[in-house]
Amino acid sequence: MPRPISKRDDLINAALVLFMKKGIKGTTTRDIANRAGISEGTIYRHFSSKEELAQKVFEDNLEKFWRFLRRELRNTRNPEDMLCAFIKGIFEFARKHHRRYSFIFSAHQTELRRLSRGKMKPKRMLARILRLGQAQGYFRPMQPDLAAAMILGMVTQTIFYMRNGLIPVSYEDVIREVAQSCLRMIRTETLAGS
Amino acid sequence: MPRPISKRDDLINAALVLFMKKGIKGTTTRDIANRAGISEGTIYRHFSSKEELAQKVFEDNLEKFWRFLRRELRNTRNPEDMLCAFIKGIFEFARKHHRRYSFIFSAHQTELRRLSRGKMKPKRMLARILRLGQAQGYFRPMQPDLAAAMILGMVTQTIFYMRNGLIPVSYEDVIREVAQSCLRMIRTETLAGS
Amino acid sequence: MPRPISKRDDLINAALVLFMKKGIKGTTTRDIANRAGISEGTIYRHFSSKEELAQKVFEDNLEKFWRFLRRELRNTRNPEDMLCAFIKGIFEFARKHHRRYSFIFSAHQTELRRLSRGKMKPKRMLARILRLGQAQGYFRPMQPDLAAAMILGMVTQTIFYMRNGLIPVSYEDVIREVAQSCLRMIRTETLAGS
Amino acid sequence: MPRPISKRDDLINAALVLFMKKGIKGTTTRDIANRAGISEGTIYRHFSSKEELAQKVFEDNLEKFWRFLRRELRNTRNPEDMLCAFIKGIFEFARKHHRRYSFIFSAHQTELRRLSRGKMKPKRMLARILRLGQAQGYFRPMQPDLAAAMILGMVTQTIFYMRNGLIPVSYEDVIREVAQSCLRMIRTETLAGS
DNA sequence: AATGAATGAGCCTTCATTCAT
DNA sequence: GATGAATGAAGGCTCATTCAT
Repeated sequence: MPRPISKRDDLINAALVLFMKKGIKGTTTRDIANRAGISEGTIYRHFSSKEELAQKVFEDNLEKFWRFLRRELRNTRNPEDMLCAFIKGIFEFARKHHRRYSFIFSAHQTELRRLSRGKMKPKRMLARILRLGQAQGYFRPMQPDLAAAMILGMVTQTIFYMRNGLIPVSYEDVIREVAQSCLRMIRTETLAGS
Repeated sequence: MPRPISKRDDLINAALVLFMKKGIKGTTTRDIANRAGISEGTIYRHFSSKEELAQKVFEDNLEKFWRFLRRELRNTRNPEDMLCAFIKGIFEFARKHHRRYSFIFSAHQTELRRLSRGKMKPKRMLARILRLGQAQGYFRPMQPDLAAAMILGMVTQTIFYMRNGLIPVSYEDVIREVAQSCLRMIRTETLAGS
Repeated sequence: MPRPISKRDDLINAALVLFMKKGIKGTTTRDIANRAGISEGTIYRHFSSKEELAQKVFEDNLEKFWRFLRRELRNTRNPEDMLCAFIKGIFEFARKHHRRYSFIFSAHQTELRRLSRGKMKPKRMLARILRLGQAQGYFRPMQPDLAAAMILGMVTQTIFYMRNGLIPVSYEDVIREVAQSCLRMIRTETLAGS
Repeated sequence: MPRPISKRDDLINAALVLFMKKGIKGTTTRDIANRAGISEGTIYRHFSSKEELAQKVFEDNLEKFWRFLRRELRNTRNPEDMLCAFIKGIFEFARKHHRRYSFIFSAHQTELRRLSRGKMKPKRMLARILRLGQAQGYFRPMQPDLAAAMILGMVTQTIFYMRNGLIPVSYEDVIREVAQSCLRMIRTETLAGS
């Protein structure tokens, strides 16, 4: 078995690029096969349908995103650091693996909606960080899921506009500003003056 | 204007519902014609193609969204009030016209990307409010487009999760919390203690 | 409505010819469309699938066969005459509409088996004739369904071999011989010497 | 010979079962390989194509049928006994090896028509019996091929309906009745009263 | 203007066959 | 000899678009 999982990965990679470029419905199996350098029929040796392929692409990317985030958070203990690392992690992932990032945050909102239920581990991770910070007095009391949604939205929307050239600020400054804004939003009152 | 004059509006409404339910590619012209109560061929008397119809649906909704927001902001002068009205306006529009809202904020990100360039007036409106607030000393200095992106993301992501039942907070509390978090994020330092 | 059912009939006729020539599975929708002088898509305006088309072809032929047989039996009262008319009717139908006949008696045995359950009215008609003849003393006592099966088999197998040139006897003689053999087989004993 | 030496027989047996269940066209080489416990490619080491396999299946079954019939007729001399043994032989073969029987008498009529020309030895055997019986005065004069066709039809059709539960008569009675009916049909007149 | 039957390009999927291992 | 991944030619079916009525 020289390259046991290679063809499958070629397929997933080719599909990712095309799904992002033209949507899932807009991508044909022929497109995918051509880009992966295989024949159409071979797709069905690895996946039972185009739909399953799309689902696997999504899961594959989510998994990679998830592992990336966990690595970013490895050496943080302080809830504030954790939050900053989380935010920075998303920005970094989006920069290094933009297609993966983009697929996770756009495809699943329309064509794969039914497949992504309950799979957004990152959002749950964020809520956990917030709860921890609240318990330790770093963050003010607010519903953690609500706060998580807001923070996630801040980050992803900023990335979206940044990618489209609509935010005339350097990459590093954007990350710093987003992280600070975030803390400003959720820090406990008494810390505001510090 | 209870019922539109022409079939054109029937078409746009029928298309909106279906585009949201099944995506643009996933919706057939037959579906649209059936729901609009006309025949397939008639679609092409009003629009040159399905693609143009989709574009017109998007513009139509964006226009309605835009008018709705302007109405919400009519009697505000204070930048903080304007910002709160803006935020509340989006929430209200999303509640009252969820399909329109949803189409604007999700469909265009994938299937209509090329059609929505530079048409997001609301985001420009938000940036203007921020600039105004900064000039009058209400808001701390930050790049207005960046702040606008963050605020827009906070709001839209919150609405998305709320619709999916992932935020266990009452509608009114969510709006209040989002607005306050927003102010907390962008207010000048000296106001923090107030 | 100049020719309201014409296309549908063209389709059924084209399909019949091809199904007989190459089997149902062996016939492509493209073949059918070409022969019917229409485009492939048009098939699906009249039938929801190739399978449904095949079923309708079968039912259509069975219905025509059934009507043909009833007409042949119209002016018979005597059970023996009825039986002879029945046998002659099958031969005649096979000669005049051989493709229809052939489809009824061969296709349904393999590819359409599940569709023809309980639809073989002719066999039930034959059993009824036999029962009547037994009640009136013309035919000897035997299980009518068994006798019907035997007679049907005699006739259809003979037609099959005749079509293939394996029976060197004139058409009229074959019919006469089959009918007489049949009577000989089922007549009551006392009639044997006549 | 409990287990065949080679995979070839495994293949033929697997193919037979599947061809009967789903037709030749309806059976895939993968199905066959799976059921035979070999890999797809191996089929082509034994047969040059699926079509050849099907043909060999047919010939194999016909050969077994033929040998079975000859064995049944071994100890008969009297033409009437031979005929009865012949009829009984078909019923027995159909009962003991129904799939083989069924394949011979149904598959070849549609999907294998071109392959079965002139191979129906049993029918020729039957004609020979009839000629012999006529020469010895047992059977009345009739064209032997025609008589053979009728008898074969009687038997096969009866078996077909019996298998489908449409003939409410015991197996033994059916055989007896068919044999007697047959004799009644072809015996010379003078024997009718006996 | 409106209709809806017809079109035909193209889609996803299947499967007999091949061939490197 | 056997394997099973890969092939690629169809196959059944869909659907945006056209056009005679």
